[in-house]
Amino acid sequence: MTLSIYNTLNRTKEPFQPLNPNRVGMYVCGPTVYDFAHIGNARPVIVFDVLFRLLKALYPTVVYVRNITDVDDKIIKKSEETGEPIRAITERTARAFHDDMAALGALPPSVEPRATDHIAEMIEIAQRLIEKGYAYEAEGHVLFNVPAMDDYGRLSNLDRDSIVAGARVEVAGYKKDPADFVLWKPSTDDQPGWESPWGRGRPGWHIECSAMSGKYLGVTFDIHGGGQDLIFPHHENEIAQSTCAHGAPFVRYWMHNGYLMVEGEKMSKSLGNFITVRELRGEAPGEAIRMAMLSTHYRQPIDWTRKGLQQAKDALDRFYGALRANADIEAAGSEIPAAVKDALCDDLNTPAAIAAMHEIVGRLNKAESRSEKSLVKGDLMASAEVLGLLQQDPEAWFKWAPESTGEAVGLSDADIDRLIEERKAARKAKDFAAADRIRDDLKAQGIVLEDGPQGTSWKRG
RNA sequence: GGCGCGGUGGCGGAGUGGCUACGCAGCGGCCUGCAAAGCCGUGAACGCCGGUUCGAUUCCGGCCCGCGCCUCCA
Repeated sequence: MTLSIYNTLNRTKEPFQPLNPNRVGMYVCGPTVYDFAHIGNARPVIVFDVLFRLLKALYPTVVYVRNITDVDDKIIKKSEETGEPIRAITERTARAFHDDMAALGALPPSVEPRATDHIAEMIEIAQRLIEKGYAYEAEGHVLFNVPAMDDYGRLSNLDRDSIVAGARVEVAGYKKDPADFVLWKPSTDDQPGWESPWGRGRPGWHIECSAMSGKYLGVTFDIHGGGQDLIFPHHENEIAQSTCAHGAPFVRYWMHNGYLMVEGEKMSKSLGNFITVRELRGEAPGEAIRMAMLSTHYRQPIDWTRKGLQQAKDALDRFYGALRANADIEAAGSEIPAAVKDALCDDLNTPAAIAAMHEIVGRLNKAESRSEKSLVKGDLMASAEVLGLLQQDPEAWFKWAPESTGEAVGLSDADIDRLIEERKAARKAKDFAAADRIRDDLKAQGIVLEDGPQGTSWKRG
């Protein structure tokens, strides 16, 4: 089965045909590093990580570029508010981002360019746009002239008039057209800035993605992803900049993940329901967060709930339980099973792929011979890898404890093992009352015991 | 106002013009000292009203409800 992708540009599912099958290129808009990543930021990272893994399984080379935006007015504002130097903010936040995304099981992209390392490329694009008559200088700004481009608004399905009519911000007087947007803007002495043909200044937001995607993937490349909220204006403006500057098509397949709500409400700072990945990692393993995210198709809206996260964790308990029961079996083969591959090739249908994994887990639990177990375990591990799941040791999974439990409050692993030994002795002596008392005490502290053929194992509920 | 998305069983969530995933929860059974886990079995749904059709949850039209975007929020 060949990969098909829903292309926002044409609003249909299309067979994926890479420009060069030996080198597939994809670009995803990365974070602006001024604060911890929230759960909405995590969605595209996880979704496009699965796509990256799938593409790597299908094609010999995949170049995945995800930028870091380290020059932005929000960063400047943060620095003004806190007094922390800009460079310190961006470095610290980028590190936290990497740490969070790794915890969510996301592979690092092939290239992770920083905006501040590509100012020269941005200036060059702006200059080229001026030369070709698509942009103009005004009061130290360089602006893209929207009416100069024929089919501006195709991706977002907006025409210039409705953009202008819907504008919520007062239009600056130096703009030729109200829809024009900034490529370069002047900086004051206390703002970060770089020398340019238009004086000391800094880039607009959209230009960086055009510069960095062009540098690492070429003027025309295969896939560009991001959240639906970036369709307008960010991606629309990237298209305008890149196609007009290079006179060539830009992106062949545009992919956008759906929105995320929290407990039925839009996540916003004013509602106080802003959830950072950091916070959530204290409540559940990163892999459970990933599982919850992949349990809904990427284009559907997600309502993020505590209950949903718990359900994801329970599902992973079932998967890891099967692995723990077959810990001594070596997985055979590395081919992705057809059901999982077909699901993912159908526009990244991760819920269907997870359903197929449940079926495989059922077969693993039922398998009788070692050779059968080995084959089925191979199917499971290959499926898990492309989804970025089941990448840790089952014992480690079951021993995961929430931060709030803490060492002082909760039982240590050694304490638990000691109590299990005590209970074993009691059971041997047929003192079931004592044995059950130990089990009940542990259960009250969130530790569930399971007696199996190889002895007693435990997990944190 | 313009553009767009969603409404599936108790819950989460795929999908399909007829054979109605998958998981959790429930119920019955096997297993177990008893449990847990696992296995077997089982009930339960497609917002409303029309239309097309032999037949619609699936296609078309209208309506209701929820949500998003319309210059820098993934």
